Amino acid sequence: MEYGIEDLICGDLKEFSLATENGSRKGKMGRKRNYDDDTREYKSKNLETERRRREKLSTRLLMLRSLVPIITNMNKATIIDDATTYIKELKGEVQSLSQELHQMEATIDETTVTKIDEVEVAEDMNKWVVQTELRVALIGANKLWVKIIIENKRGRFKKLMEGMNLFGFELTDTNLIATKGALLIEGCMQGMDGERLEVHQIKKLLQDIISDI
Amino acid sequence: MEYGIEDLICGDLKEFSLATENGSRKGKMGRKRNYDDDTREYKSKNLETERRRREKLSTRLLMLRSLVPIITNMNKATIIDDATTYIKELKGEVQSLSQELHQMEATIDETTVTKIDEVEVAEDMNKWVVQTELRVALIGANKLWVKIIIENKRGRFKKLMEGMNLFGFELTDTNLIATKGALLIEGCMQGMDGERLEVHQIKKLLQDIISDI
DNA sequence: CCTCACACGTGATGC
DNA sequence: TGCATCACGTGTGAG
Repeated sequence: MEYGIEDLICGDLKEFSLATENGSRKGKMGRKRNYDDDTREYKSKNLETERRRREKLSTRLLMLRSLVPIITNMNKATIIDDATTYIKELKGEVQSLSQELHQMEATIDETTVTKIDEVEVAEDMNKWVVQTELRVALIGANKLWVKIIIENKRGRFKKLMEGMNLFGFELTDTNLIATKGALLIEGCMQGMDGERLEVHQIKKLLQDIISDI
Repeated sequence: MEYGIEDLICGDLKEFSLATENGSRKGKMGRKRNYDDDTREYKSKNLETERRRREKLSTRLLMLRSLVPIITNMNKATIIDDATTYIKELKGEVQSLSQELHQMEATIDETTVTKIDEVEVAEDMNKWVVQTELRVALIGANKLWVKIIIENKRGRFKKLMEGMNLFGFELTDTNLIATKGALLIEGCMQGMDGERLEVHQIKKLLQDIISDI
């Protein structure tokens, strides 16, 4: 070994510290003179304080370490590094999650609003002028799909049914909504005796029935 | 001051370190002898390495600090402490958010599944034995709410309507769904000339009409 | 042998 | 004045 006197000094300091650690000399023997009376070694005033500080710090570091899931290294620096990356990760996760949640809430609110609008429209239907709508489409050899929206007046549905029956048609797979304001009929139409149906012909017929009532 | 010779030693060491810092003696003059040839001072082998390590560690600590929003103290220990509490906070937030999100997705999926079930039920309705259901409730002086579910057979709806009309009733605010398998009618029933209605009487009447067809 | 990371004790400093 | 915190240089052990 080629260390100088400083090495000895440091060695002495080291031995001193170990001695204080192992011997656990913690008696306060005249604070003014920070010497061990037996060995004449110097004792710093904030030695134990500093020890506690270091211990506390390493404890906190271990607590932080226990929270971080991914471990790259047991180094102090990498512990902090992993913690920072983990915090960033969590931040991003929180952001994306809240964004997703808000988006979902927004869509739900949107649909709710739409429904509410529809309800309000339905409730105020009698104040409206109902736009008459008549659609007929061929969906089979002798099968038609029809959709009828007309203003609902007293006995109008009955008359419509009677008119259709008069011409020998029957509605199947029907959806019907009748409110005070409007009447919606949607379903499939079939000739009762299997005769062929023509779209424009049926449409004209339905128009006649509607305008008649 | 009442320090002993050790104080002088440490003081020397301190002065040495400052000298090396300010003078920046970084020349490698025969690694075997770690002395500054001019002043005969000892230089530890891993001095700069340790310096870099400390610098890196404090830098990481500052980076970690910059990520944590709430600041209680600038201490090293409290920095780590705040970081741990922040990580816990973020974890809880992520958990609650994901839980909320999953709950919302679950409800949405539930309704979707319900709808799909309904659709499948409707599509397979013709394979089922439709449970006849007849409900009548008084909701006004001369106004009844009725719900009818019967097996849908050819011309049955027409006959039902005819039967009801025969007894002088009219359906308002009606919802009607007619498939190949079942027929559902729900709506309000009113006597055409404003006569009073009795629940059990109307129910019996409707039962007669249904059983007749 | 070397490199790296760590704990240690100490002086300095702000409150 | 104390008290708490920090940076520093160093010894040491593991890889």
